[in-house]
Amino acid sequence: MILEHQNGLLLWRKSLLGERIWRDDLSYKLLFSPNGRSVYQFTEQDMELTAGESLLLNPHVIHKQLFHTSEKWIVELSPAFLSDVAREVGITASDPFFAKIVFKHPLIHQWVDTTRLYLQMQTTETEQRFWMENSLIQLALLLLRLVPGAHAENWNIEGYDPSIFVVLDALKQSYEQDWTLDDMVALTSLGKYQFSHHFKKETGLTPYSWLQILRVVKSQRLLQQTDASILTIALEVGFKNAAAYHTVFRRLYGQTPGDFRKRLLKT
DNA sequence: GCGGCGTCACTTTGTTTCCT
DNA sequence: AGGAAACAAAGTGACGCCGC
Repeated sequence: MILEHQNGLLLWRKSLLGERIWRDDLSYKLLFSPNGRSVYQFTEQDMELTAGESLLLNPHVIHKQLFHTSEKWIVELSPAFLSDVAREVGITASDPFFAKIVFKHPLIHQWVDTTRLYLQMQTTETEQRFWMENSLIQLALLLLRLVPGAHAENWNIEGYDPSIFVVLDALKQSYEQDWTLDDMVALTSLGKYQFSHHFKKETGLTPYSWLQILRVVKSQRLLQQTDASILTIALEVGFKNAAAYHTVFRRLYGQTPGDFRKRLLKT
């Protein structure tokens, strides 16, 4: 099923075919795998989505779907639309720019479930158009607020299981401190291995990579608003040195902190 | 030459998988 | 559920490149 709208496009498909062609879309693109497994190929590496996981691509990220095992969802949001929503509600003044990470969030899953149920109902074209219009605005807000690695000051962590929330909240409060897995486990009533698994199951990310993403996101404001050196910023947000910072930044955003700063100065 | 930035090879630590 | 081992990712220090 494909629904088109001036603000975006929704594709919901159950066929199991992969694709041969490389895509270079103009839009932001949410890839979601409700219950199966999907594998996407990028120029640098492949990425896999398992049940309940999402991946949000910025415009012009070259990719190809290798295969998926069951239902797949693709929602495209036009850059002008997403930027307008972000500006109107004051989430970000510049164009949204998302980290390339596979993540999970219960509210995104809920959005898909609700949309699926609605689309299965007998409705008129006009009703569907209204639904799409509102639904895309809802999704845009969810993405801007909830996707890890999206926006420094407004990254919401509500909605997760309480045992995970307590750790996420502590990390958010003191991301610049030295954290070990044991420190995080101490905040919960779970065992070390149990915590590790539970965290990944809930968020789609490992505890340490979540912390690294948080640090990189926090560093973006410093890159934008100060002229501090890359090393100073790396140390300030909790990295032990610039090399570690460079590596993580590049993995998440496909560019170095220096490139990121130059891009912001241009706009 | 100096300072800042980015990369590389090696070491350490975290994560996942397998097993009991 | 929890431990051991294998594997993956992050941290470290050294070094090259570039602009001043």
